[in-house]
Formats: sequence, structure tokens, C-alpha cells
Amino acid sequence: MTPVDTARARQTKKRTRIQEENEERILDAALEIFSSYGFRGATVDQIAQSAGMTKPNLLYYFRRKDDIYLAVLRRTLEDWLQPLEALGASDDPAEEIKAYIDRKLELSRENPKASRLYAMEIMQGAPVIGTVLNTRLKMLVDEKTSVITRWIAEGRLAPVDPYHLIFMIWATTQHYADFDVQVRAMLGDETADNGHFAIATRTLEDVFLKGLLPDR
Amino acid sequence: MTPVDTARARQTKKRTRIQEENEERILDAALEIFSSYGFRGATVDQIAQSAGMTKPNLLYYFRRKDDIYLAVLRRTLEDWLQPLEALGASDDPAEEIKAYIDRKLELSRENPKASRLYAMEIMQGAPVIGTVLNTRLKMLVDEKTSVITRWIAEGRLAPVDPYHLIFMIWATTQHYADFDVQVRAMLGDETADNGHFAIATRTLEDVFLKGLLPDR
DNA sequence: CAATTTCTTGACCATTCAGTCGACAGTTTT
DNA sequence: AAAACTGTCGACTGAATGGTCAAGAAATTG
Repeated sequence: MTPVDTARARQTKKRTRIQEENEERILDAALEIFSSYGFRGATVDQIAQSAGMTKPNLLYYFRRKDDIYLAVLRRTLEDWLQPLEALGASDDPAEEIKAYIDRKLELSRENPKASRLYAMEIMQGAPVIGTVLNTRLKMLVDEKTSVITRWIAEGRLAPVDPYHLIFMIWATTQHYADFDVQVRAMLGDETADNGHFAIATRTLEDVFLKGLLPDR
Repeated sequence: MTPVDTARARQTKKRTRIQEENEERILDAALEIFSSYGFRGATVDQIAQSAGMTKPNLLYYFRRKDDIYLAVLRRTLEDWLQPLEALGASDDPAEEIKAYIDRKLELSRENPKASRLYAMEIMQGAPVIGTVLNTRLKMLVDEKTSVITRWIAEGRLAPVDPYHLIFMIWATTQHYADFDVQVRAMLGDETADNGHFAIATRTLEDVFLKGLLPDR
């Protein structure tokens, strides 16, 4: 039996050591390739090479290109949703927003490829995760916006549209992953050690919380 | 002589009416296709079809796929740089930043494909316009950051890192083009008439200038 | 250690793709 | 309207790509 019937295999059959290892390596390689070429621009051969195996061998684990893409996208999506799920736990608006910015920036630094994969998928019209957007993500966002709305009603946050506020945080934090090349081009060699992330964190927190106008 | 030696043609020979029209249609089609599939994911056939002509005919105007990509990217880049060039004309920090946000958001609404094309190129490591980033864009940004730095020194703007401030504006405004699908999924049907852009404008201006903390 | 299962790969196939070519149609110039 | 140039396209080519298959190598199990 091939390991390809992953659904069944995961539930009923235990996966072998080699299987575990290779699927891991394939997904890492797939993230690398898909995140920089998009689905159609990536080739199975490239992914196989990057994973250090032959193409037929890769296709032994994932029968079709679509399967690889779906698997790596699913895995990425979880990482992506997690920080938002945590938003609002402490009920201190300023601290919560700072913490959310920190977490998202951290993710952009630690796993920029995942961010780019997600961005690619969305920019191509979200053909694969479109339904997730409209169901799970939308519900989650609706939940969080109502928390923000409450904070505003309580006078603990300036009256801004909560949806667009979330977009702003997404955009600014993911920018450091998605536009990494541009960021480094603008900042020069000082980005070699990723030290710019500390400055980014401080700048984002300052602007989001205090704005650009000088103290009144 | 074919119209393909565009460099020479543009300088020495006048371009025919048909040439003008067709190259225009091709570039529009190319923007459409490249912006949603990236360079490698797009096919010449797709572009030709979208331009309403056959592939050999398209290749009569642009000999190679690379040439089409380069041409449409060059054209896009100009649009992209223009708003930044205008930044700082009036020497009123708050007004200038508002105006920049407005202009960039306008661009995201009017020409989201151009924004996505640019984003794709950057996300793929800027293989084609990498040098432009490191020369022309960097010089322009350096120039604008020093204006911002002056504003800060004069106490007319809160002390934030000017580079990261520019990144923030880029990120938040382009988000509405690049992540259009996601934005619409979150906001629901109300986005059918693009009315959300007005709210986005107000939210961005408010957060950037005044921040999220309620009036102190 | 023999049988069974899992893993690996070279050779292969059908399709798609970028790009060419020659013949012909349309347009402009004289 | 003839000549010269410009534009269009069907048919093609070679290379790349997604995917298959059979046969053997490696690991696991009895």
C-alpha cells in the first residue's frame, strides 16, 4: 500500500519513520518553492530537488502537485490563524494590540516563506483556501472585531473601524516577510543580522498606539 | 522590419497606428495575467488570448516572454514611484502624510493589478527590477526619509523611524489591492461598490496621525 | 533469514509551453 | 493600382512538465 491515501493512513495505519521524515522534507521544500513561484510557477522537479529526492519518489508520497500544495498550505494556515485567535485574552487594549503586533512580526521574521505562500495564494484569488476565508477566518475576525468594538465603546480605544484596524496590523507586519527583499534594499547592510525587526517592532507599536502627531 | 527592435524603433522610426494599439492591448493583457500568476505561472498563450490575438501575432510585437514582462513592469513602476516623488511638497507633515495615504489608496483602488504585479515581482525576489530597487527607489526613499527626519527634528512629527514609517504606509495602502480577495471576504457584500475605500482612507489617516489610544 | 512490505528510481508518455517559419492578408506609399 | 511594407496566423519544433510504471533496493516483520 502506498502512503498516498493520507487521510486513511493517518487515521488507521501508523506512518513509518521514513514516511514521516520524507513528508516533512517534502513540505519544507514545497514551502520554499511554492512561496517564491506560486502554484503554477513551481515545478514538481524543483520541489523534489530541493527535498533531495527524485521526482517519482516525491510523487510516491504525494500523488499530484495539488496534493503537495494543499498540504503545505493547510499547515501554513494554522500558524497564520493562531496569533489572531489569541487576541483579546487579557482585556487590556493597548497591551493586546502590542502583543498581537509582536507575535505577527515574530512570525514574519521566523517564517517569512509561510507568509509569502499565504500572500501568493490570496493574490492569485485564493483558489484553494477561498472557502476557509469565507468561513473560519471570517468568523474569527468577526469575533475579534466585536471585542475591539467593545473596547471602543468603553472609551479605551479611539473610535476606528475594527476591520480596517485588523487589516492594518496584518499589512504592516506581513510586509516584513512578503516584501523582505525591498525592505533590505532600502535599509542596506544593517539588515544582515535582522536587527531591523527590533526597530520595526518599536515603530509599529508607537505609530499604532500614539500616532504620528507629536504629544499634544 | 519588424516592430520588435523596440529600442531602435522608438527612437528612429515612428510607430504605426496598429502597432500602438496592439502593444497597448498586449500590455493590458499582460498586466492581467502576470499579476495573477507571476512570471513563470503566466503563459504567452493566455496573454495572447486575453489580448484577443494569436500567440504568433503577439510574439511579432514582443519577441520573448521576458520582453513583455519587462515592458509591463517598467510601465507599472512609473505609476508606483510617482506618489512618493510628490511627498513633501507642501512642508506640512500631517497634510503630506494624509495626501500620500490618499494617493496610494487611490492607486490601489484604480489599478490593483499593477500593485499585485509589483508585489509578485518583489515576492519572487525582484529578479528583474532588483537593480531599480537598489538605485532609483533607494535614492528616492533616502531623500524622503531625510524630509521626515527634518520634520521630526522640528518637533512637528513624533519621533519614529522614517524608513519604517514609509513601509507602514506602503503596506497598509497596498494591502487593499494585493489582498483584495481577503478584504472583500472579511467585509462581505458591502464591498461591491468599493465603498470600503472611503472607510479605509479615514481609518488609515486616523490611526497614522492620532494613534489608537483615546484622547489624553 | 526468508517473506513481506515499503521505498527508490530510470525510462517512459502525453501534454503544454516558448518560440519559429513561411505563406498570405491588409495597409501604406509612390 | 503596383510596389513595398506591415500585420496575421496555421503548422510546426524542441524543451520542459506532470505524471506513470515496472523492476529492483532497502527496511520491516514473522
